[in-house]
Amino acid sequence: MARQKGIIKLDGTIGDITFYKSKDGYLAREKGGIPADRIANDPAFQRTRENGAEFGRAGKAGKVLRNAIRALLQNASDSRMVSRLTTEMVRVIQEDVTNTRGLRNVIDGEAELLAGFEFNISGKLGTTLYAPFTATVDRAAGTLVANIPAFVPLNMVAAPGGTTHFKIVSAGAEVDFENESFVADSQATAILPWDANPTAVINLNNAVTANSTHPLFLMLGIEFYQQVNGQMYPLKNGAYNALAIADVDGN
DNA sequence: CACACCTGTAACCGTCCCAT
DNA sequence: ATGGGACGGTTACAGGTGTG
Repeated sequence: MARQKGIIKLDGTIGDITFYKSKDGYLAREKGGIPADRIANDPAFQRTRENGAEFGRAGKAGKVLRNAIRALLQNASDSRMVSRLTTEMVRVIQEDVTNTRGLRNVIDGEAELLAGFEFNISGKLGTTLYAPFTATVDRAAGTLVANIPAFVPLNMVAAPGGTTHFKIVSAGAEVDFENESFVADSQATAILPWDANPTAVINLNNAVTANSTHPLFLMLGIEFYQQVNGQMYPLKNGAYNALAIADVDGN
């Protein structure tokens, strides 16, 4: 086994050489591995294939959910969001007690675990919008409502420097994970001044299909603006805009 | 032999780099 | 400049291999 004597410490693989750190220091060796067709066919890899199947299902589920709110995500997500969401989807799937290993899915899992998920790690709703809100999901009526009583923006919104205005946004999504389709609706307030004057009561009503049999998701977010010479500009390209899953009705 | 640590598999997307 | 390709990050698992 090769031993690295130089000052350059590496971790990972370059070409066919793998570098890693062990308790004996930094080592390097030839890349190893398992032939792909063995993982695909060898009975010994049954567990591994089951993991793969569920992991893949989690990735797809995340994609459908993201697609449902793509427009909002454009203004409020970070580069690691996809992998964080995949992690959570795996957790959801692992809560499925109906199906056997490898066949577990989101629908029979605990989609409620996704409640509280933050789409933008550098602008979390939980540490931005302190005004209390209530989320109401009416499955029969097919409505997902975010209600925020009147509040003073300066006190209840921790806005990034440069903010002059903000907007509260919401989305309701009815997601069919099985068929990878969705019905979504989004609502937003007008652009409001970030000042000491109380807002009006905010009631964002998102409509999807009445009596749906699919999981329902309510997203709530905030977008920041800077007013320059009467024009509204998204603040720092939306780097600090927040968007989170406010409520989930898994069915 | 025990231990440590690697790899490939699943789906997806942002972020690089490189070549045209 | 633009497009394509590679890679990292997300989970859990089993097998392979060098070290001590």
